[in-house]
Amino acid sequence: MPKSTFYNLSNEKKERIFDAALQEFSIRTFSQASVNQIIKNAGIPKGSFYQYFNNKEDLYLYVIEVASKEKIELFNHVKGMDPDADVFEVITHTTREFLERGKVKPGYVEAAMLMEMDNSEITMKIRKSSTEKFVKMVERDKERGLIKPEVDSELVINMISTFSLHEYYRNGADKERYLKNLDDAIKIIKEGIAVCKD
Amino acid sequence: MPKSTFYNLSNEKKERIFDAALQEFSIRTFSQASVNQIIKNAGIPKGSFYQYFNNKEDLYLYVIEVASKEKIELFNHVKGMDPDADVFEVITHTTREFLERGKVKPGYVEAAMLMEMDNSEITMKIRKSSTEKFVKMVERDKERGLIKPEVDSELVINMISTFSLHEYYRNGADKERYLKNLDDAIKIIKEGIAVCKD
DNA sequence: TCATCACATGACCACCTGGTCACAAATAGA
DNA sequence: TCTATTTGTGACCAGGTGGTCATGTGATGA
Repeated sequence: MPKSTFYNLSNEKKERIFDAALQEFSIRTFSQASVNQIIKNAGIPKGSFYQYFNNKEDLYLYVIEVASKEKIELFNHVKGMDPDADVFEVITHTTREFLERGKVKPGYVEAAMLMEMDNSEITMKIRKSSTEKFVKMVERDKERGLIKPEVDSELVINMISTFSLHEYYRNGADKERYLKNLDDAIKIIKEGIAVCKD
Repeated sequence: MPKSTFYNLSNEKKERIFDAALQEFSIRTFSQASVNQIIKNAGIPKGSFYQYFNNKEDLYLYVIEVASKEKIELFNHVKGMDPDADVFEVITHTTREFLERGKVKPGYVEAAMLMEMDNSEITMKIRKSSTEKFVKMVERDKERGLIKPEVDSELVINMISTFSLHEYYRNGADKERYLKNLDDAIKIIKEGIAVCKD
């Protein structure tokens, strides 16, 4: 965790540092990300950086923590959502909200996606906590008779999130195409592609 | 491409270098992989390395090329395969063959997976050529009346391959669990998870 | 006014990176 | 045997990395 000196900083400076870090972590993975680049973007001397953070990982974890808290917050406050909506509707709706947030905060979505790629213990934990809400919704939909009871709820969510991640990555700037493919994929998972035999 | 000096090398030495590279690229992405580490593992001096290859990328592309050729070869010669099998059966069968190959050649599967992560132009191209066979099989299954004609064939294959990749990564050494999850995912894609309304 | 203390700063460090190059050794041809 | 050409070799280079630290600065309180 950051040192007390960091928290004592003005909000403006804190934000400047955070944004610079977010930007760097949105284009490079942890090991590739450069502290020198971050301090240059933030406009602070190197010495100051190490007065605020113990090391690069310290900053990384901080960024992850803040960003994922925001993400979870976002997931919990999906506006204008029908309370009776099924998992699929909630996921597509949330994804759209998520992308909107990225328009305001540059690097926001990209960093979150890159972190998903990362398979370190911390990110695994965070990933788990952010997906469990959806897993529970699958369970609920099973009880409501919308989803076959024998399917593995976590597997379903994993399928959607891994696809979502990759698709976002591959389509880059073309958000519309990404959303369309995600919708299609979800539809497939929901209904399958096999011709009905009944 | 490697220089002529490399191809003039004895098979033993060529293989030693290739294996060392494969090992390195199986645990680190291109940018993280270290030439120094590779030459140390291969037991050749630095000067020699640059007499064989123009640079790190040159070696990387060579490894990709050889490995992907092997992979495609493997995909085209699935032994003991029912010619009437549908895409799903072929995919699961091929995946198993692929994992078997990894048991003989250490780092083989891992490197292939890491390259899938890589979104550079070359790997994109290779990925496309290795998936198109499966895409065509989906099309064939559509004609056979096994798959709904309106679904996007490429999307289906993408869904499976991205999930496969991630699942392999997350489950690490537990190949059995990986294969089970892959089977389950494919079943979901095939049949869907929604309760039938008809 | 002086001492204390938190913070600011950038030169500096050891280390590692991909890549070069002058030279040594070997090989081949005459 | 002499020459020409190819191949082997590791010291070396510039540049980047994460991280340190002595010193400077400015505020606070006595």
